[in-house]
Amino acid sequence: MGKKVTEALQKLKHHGYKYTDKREDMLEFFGNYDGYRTASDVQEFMKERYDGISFDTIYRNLHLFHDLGILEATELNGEKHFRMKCDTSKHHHHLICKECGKTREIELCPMEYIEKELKGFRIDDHKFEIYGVCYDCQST
Amino acid sequence: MGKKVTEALQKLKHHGYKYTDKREDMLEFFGNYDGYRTASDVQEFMKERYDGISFDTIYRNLHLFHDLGILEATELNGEKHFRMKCDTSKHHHHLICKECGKTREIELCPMEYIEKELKGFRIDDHKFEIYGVCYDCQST
DNA sequence: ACAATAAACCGTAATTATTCTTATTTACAA
DNA sequence: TTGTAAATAAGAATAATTACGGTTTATTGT
Repeated sequence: MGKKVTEALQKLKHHGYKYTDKREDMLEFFGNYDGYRTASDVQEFMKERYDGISFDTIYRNLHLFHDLGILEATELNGEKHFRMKCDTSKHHHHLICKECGKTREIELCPMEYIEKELKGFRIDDHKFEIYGVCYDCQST
Repeated sequence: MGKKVTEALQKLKHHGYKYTDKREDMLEFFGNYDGYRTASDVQEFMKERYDGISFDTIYRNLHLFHDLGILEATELNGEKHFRMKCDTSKHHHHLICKECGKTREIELCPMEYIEKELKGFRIDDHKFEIYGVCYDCQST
């Protein structure tokens, strides 16, 4: 079991949530992929090993993991996408491949350069994402 | 009738699309608001003057306007948002108020500063948006 | 180990935003 | 003014997501 998965399970326990096989498998699914996946990607993966798994289980756990800061989320093509949260110590943004959902980190954060333009506006959130096709997906 | 609306109607005609009252009113709706609106905002506005207007009409025209470059679009809270296209001569991004959808332009485009990080990645699109609450909406 | 209990889960129905379909109406050109 | 393609209405269909009532399961205290 990967380090991130172990940490995530500890975080669950620490917040009083229960350990279940389904949660472990969902976390493994994300832990083994450096990119964004949709709810239906998760569902496809999960229904191979749990016949008849409910939508509710997928979505409930995705939200739970997101609320606990285990996953990060973005919205793309009208669908929510999730991935394991990157190293939280440095704020960053992503290049996102539209084929495979894999990401590459961008160090630069444009927010640092535009404070002066934001007068009077209360900032709650910001998004800087670049969409395209990664090297691997270009050759297929 | 605003200048942008007139231009948009000319663009429609130029591409062989027909002039209709509904299209004019939809364009007026966007022309009078410097911010993003959803399909249901449009629908609410339109059904006051056209009882029984169809969803299809709203969505079909939104897509048409977008395809012709009359409107620009973004996605927010699982819902598509549209606004009159800003002056196309200078590339820019937006501060978006989550209460009223109004926007303020940001001149800086972070893409200029990160070419070196993009090696091997084919860029199709990018998004730089800041979400929050504008000055007017903070005081209500 | 065993029972109590709160959380997790299933099956399915409901919602929400959006798209599609078919028949009818309308704008506009000949 | 009439023919025709485009636009529309009405409502069904779809896709992603959320909600709900009943059942099962993980965990905690005995």
